[in-house]
Amino acid sequence: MTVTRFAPSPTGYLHIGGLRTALFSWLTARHHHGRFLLRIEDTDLSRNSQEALKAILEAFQWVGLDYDGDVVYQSQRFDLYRQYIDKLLKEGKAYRCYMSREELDILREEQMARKERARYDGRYRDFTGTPPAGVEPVIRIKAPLEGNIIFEDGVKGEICIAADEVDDFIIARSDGTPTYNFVVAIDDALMGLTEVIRGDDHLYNTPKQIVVYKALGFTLPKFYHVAMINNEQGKKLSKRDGATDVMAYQKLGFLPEALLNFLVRLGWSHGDQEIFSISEMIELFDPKDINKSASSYNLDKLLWLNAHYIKNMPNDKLVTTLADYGVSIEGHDKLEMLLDATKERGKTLVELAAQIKLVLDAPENYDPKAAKKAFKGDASEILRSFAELLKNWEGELHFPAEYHAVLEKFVETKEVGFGKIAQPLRVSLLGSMTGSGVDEVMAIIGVEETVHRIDQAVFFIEKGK
RNA sequence: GACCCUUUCAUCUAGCGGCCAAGGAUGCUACGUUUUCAACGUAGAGACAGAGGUUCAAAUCCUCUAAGGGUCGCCA
Repeated sequence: MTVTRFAPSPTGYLHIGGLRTALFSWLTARHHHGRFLLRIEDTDLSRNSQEALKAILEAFQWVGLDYDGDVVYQSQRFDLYRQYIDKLLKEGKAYRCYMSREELDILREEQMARKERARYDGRYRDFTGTPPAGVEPVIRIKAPLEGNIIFEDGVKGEICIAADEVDDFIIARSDGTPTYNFVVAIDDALMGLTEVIRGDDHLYNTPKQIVVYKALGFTLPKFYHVAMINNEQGKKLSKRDGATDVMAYQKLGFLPEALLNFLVRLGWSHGDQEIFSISEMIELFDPKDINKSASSYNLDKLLWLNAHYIKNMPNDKLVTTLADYGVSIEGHDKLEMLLDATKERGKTLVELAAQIKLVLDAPENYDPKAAKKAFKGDASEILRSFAELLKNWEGELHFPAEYHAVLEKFVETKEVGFGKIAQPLRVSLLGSMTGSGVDEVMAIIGVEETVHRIDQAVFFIEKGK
């Protein structure tokens, strides 16, 4: 059975790059009807944060990623790790190192000065003498001294690293707590992971973890190292590039399905297909199709996807979602019309909410440019007589086409061009030159409100004369 | 600096030696549609990092160069 996991350390919010690797892992598990596990990497007791954990879980819930079983906390498994440390110590596969931090710093500086890769020199590897007093030892694992550590990466192909590049790294701190590379290998093995999908910043951890697997006799999972997501300029994604926190996307008015669709196409593809529903992703995703190279974040494409998902969202679902963005239109008698008239005008839910308010609420002021252009000449007379005409139809008009017919009749009898009434009317209704069609707006707000807005505009024009 | 990884339009990508004078998508530019904007439709501009091989044939294989990135913690 396929088992994958997401293993964040609770040090902050869920990053968009983290969400992508989580998504890749989740899709792999769901594709094979396997298990997707969540494990919290909190071995560094001083850096844990409950807040961060909550944020991660909240983000998972928002985008709809579910996990199987209980969340595993490494901080609750120290006894288990201790047993493996003792085992390695007993078998001579690990040893106590009495080198102080200061000595280690000096060693590293020397190596860097010699332009070498900094690493532990193994001085306590075969130490049998009397340990120096006053030093709490760390425990180091014995890494192979020669040969290569080779593994097949599902994304990058064969990775070969010389054994002497991997030092006898620390598996337990001097306070006895175990370290990352040690516990990751143990947990991945014990939790039955078959595929480990993670960012390629972990590529160099893999040989270290392989040392642990070998020492403990565990079987290796398949590793996939996914390249990073860069910003639009191709540089490392940072907070300055805008939203990196997954939950920020909710506030900005993005739909989770759009965000997921965007992320799945960053570093993965299936022919020319751009739009993937969740079930299509599950059906089509295969980690072997993940790209080797880094990709860049592209807001325009995310916006396009978001607009696509907004346009295609059923109206009843849209109503509920919109409630979180300050628009409560549940039960509105022209709901369908309202949404159909505005849906295509917002790339985000925030924009859509604004569009809806524009239709629903009479303009509080008029865009100066629009007013200047549309409220000139005999605009007020035209508007006034159109309002008069419209009043005759009170209670009889329901659909945009019916309002349109009245407009047509008006221009016909007045012998004026369509724009002569349409433009001033638009500005009267919306306060702006752009926006939903006037026929639709009138149909949504009805004759009474239309007349009211026209009166308001006429008052505004007269006042300005 | 050492080690490892990467390199197709501005961006996401297709491409697995002949189907490629390189396809799709976003963005951009026109045009159409529309009372306006948007949406939509049609068209257009736009790339194999460079140099050498291998081969009848290379975006695809090999080598080098260049540029980007990652890693070098008693962090994860």
